[in-house]
Amino acid sequence: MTAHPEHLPAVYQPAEVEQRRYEQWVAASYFSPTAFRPGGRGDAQPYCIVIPPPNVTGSLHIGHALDHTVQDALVRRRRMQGYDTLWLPGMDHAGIATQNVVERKLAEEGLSRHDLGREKFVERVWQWKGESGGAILGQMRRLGDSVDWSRERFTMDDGLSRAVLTMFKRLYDDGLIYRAERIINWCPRCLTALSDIEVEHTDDDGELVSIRYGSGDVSVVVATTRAETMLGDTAVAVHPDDDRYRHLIGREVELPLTGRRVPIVADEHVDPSFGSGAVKVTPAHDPNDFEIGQRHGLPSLTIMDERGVITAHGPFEGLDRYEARPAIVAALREEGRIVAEKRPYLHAVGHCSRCKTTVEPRLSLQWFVRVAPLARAAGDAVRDGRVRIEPTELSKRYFSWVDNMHDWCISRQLWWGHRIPVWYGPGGETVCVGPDDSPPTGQGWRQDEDVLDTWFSSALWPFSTLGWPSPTEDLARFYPTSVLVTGYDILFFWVARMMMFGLYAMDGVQPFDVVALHGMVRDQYGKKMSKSFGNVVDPLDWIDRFGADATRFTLARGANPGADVPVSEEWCAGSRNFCNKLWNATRFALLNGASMAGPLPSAAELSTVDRWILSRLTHTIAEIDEQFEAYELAKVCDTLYHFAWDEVCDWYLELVKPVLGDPDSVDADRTRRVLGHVLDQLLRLLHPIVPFVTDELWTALTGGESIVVVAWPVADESYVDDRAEAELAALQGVVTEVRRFRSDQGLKPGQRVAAALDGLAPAGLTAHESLIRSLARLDVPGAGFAATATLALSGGVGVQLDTRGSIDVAAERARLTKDLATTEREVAQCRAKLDNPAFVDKAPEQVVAKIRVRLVDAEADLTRITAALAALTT
RNA sequence: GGGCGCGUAGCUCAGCGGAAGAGCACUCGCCUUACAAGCGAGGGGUCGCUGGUUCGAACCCAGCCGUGCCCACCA
Repeated sequence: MTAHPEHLPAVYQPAEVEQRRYEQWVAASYFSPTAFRPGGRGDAQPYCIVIPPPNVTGSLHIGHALDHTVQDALVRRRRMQGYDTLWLPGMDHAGIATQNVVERKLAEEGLSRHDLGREKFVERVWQWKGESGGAILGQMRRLGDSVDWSRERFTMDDGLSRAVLTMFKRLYDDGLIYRAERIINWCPRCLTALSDIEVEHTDDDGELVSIRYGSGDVSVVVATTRAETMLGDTAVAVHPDDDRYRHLIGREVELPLTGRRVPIVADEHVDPSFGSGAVKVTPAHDPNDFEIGQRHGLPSLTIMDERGVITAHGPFEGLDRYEARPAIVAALREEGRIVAEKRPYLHAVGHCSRCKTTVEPRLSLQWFVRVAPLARAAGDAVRDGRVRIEPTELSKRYFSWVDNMHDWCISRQLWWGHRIPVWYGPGGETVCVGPDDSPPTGQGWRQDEDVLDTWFSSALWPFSTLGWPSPTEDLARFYPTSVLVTGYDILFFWVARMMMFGLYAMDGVQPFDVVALHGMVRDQYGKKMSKSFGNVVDPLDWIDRFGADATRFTLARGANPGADVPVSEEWCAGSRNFCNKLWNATRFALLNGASMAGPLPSAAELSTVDRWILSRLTHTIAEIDEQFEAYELAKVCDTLYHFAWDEVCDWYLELVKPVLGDPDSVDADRTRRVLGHVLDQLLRLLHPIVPFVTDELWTALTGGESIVVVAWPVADESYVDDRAEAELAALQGVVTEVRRFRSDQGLKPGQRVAAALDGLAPAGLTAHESLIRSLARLDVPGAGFAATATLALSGGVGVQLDTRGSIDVAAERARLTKDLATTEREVAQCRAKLDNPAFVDKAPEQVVAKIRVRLVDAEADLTRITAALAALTT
């Protein structure tokens, strides 16, 4: 009857298990599209998950580990349920991040991109991308991702380029892409335009200086935090209804330093209550001023180049913007123009999200996507329920963004990216080149120098990876994809854009049905992980020390929808301990002949203990399914943790020991079958979260090929057994009470104590006397039995113990006194409720009944404890 | 300046209208024949504050206080 314990070493070694399992999976072509796919495509339901591209740092970030843990868990479960599953993996970072990283590497060699030239630079990025990409994919595999890596692709391969060209052309032809001179966010360090969301605002210390413009009757005071821009002023604006300035509207005022005369205009935008009520207008360097300039036909004077160096004539030419500011303030002061200075002055300043350089609003010619119709569709898809955002609270954030979006600046002055497919002819012609067109040739034609924003191509992800624009089988089968799992931090960057482009390109069909958002990984104190704070976790380090399973369990255990995920090394060690517990439980089962042979006996044939655990298992399966469907990974982990540890290990295995150890037991074989079944099902339920160890244990237990391919457990209602659950609850109560007594009395756990039990029948425990004796280590009273202590337990069970000597009366009195206090409080609470006519009248019947029962029980306990205390003192 | 969220045991968090919970940490006792990466027992909380609704509030409402995040072109 002994199974095959040789398959399980005595000590759980995560690294060995994971290595062995991984090799097994690879050997079985686990990562190929068709491997382990049950059913085949014909009848299976498709399930497709979109996974975010990993970033380009070349190392596995803990955030990716979280993403992949959650995604992989969802896919593994679906696969076990018989779905035809597909991941959409890949790497798509054609943006500033990649360019920055490579530029930094070049700088280490003393080179700049300009030394290489565009062609060579792009080549260089490709080479580096291949290296870091390969590295990161290798690292991800260690997490046990069930990604179909055979479909690996990198950006800017032919397929994606084709998709980008197609999309651009379509939008262009629909009039949704246009080129215009606008104020955009400009990073003077990256030397490129940025979209609104690539700008981070922080409250920074600055200065607010008030400057007097003009003199005599035409004189106004304006305030500014960017004094240097006054060189580019082309007007002063006041509110049309402002009586202080009404007489000046239409007149001209002299600009200090330059001596230029600029008009005073009236504009509704000006807030008369702020400062002096007059505003300097610099159309080329401020978005508001640009608007005002448009409304009043003002010229735009650019006074700064792309690096933030002043280009205006005069003594300030060639100064950096930060040098120019104090220089200009000083010059104004000398002329007596400064009427007030406020320093420090806290105000919001925009920074480049990549390099933190202060962003400079800059007038320039850029490409834009007209987002209004796209954004409306993206909002409606969520509003009308076609796309569900989990958790729903986050959809408010989504709406507020999608409903108030500015046109999207998509051109970047970088070299790494998809180049804008527009050609300019010698006669001023503009041609947008589609994927099947050849670019115009001939003298004077040139392509636009700019490349597209990373998120332009990323927004195509859910369908470009399926082959779009070609009408592929994958596209037909897997679009719309089932779920997108990602952090809420890229709700705007990525999710909303996939929505806009997906709906547009796929004729109104949403890119995914569900967006499951999780939070950021935090440390154990809820702090953000940052390099400077030194609390960054390297997932590979945890994988080495605790195992990929433990790392995954730790991450999944914190993954509540939309909430941040705190992790710490201790918790990861705890997860490893949990895996170890599973290991040992399975070893126990194997050593005790747990069996998978034949059908599971029906409930009627089983002992109460077996029926109890099967009933608990059934409830657990149902609960887990519910939690998975709600993307509540943290609860899945919690439920399984407690079922496995508390119910299976701490109680079921202990309850089953006497049966399995008894050669005469009639139940033993059926129990072995149940034991095998419970572990089998438990391992299946855990497999999505901790794939390696469950596969190792499951194959050892069952001799099967791999747990990866077996069916997901289904709750069998016929095993629900309330009576067995009630009996076991009573049993647990008695055992725990006796243990408490023993502990309080200082009885060694190993010391067996003779005891007589009575009053078992009413609690339904008659049949379980031997189990109670076994768990509480109570011997059957023999000759010379003399009870030295009497325990009267709730439910009317009595235990007389022969402790072979006097008991510790003080300890016992303390214990009973405490119980008495608890019970008295209980009685008082119940009475108070029942004595309140309003409660009895208005509360639901069952609630009142419940309180009545509680009162009866509590009163019985009260009598019992009082008697015991009295007996103790005599 | 708007919007969202959170304040429950030392720490991180569940619970969201009918007896205050988990993990870790802590105390005590144990190498009890799967597991010391373990077993058994225990201590610890007027559920941020103040009012209100209700027979009943950690849970619903209002106002405060504290805290975090997102959005924002107030010079």
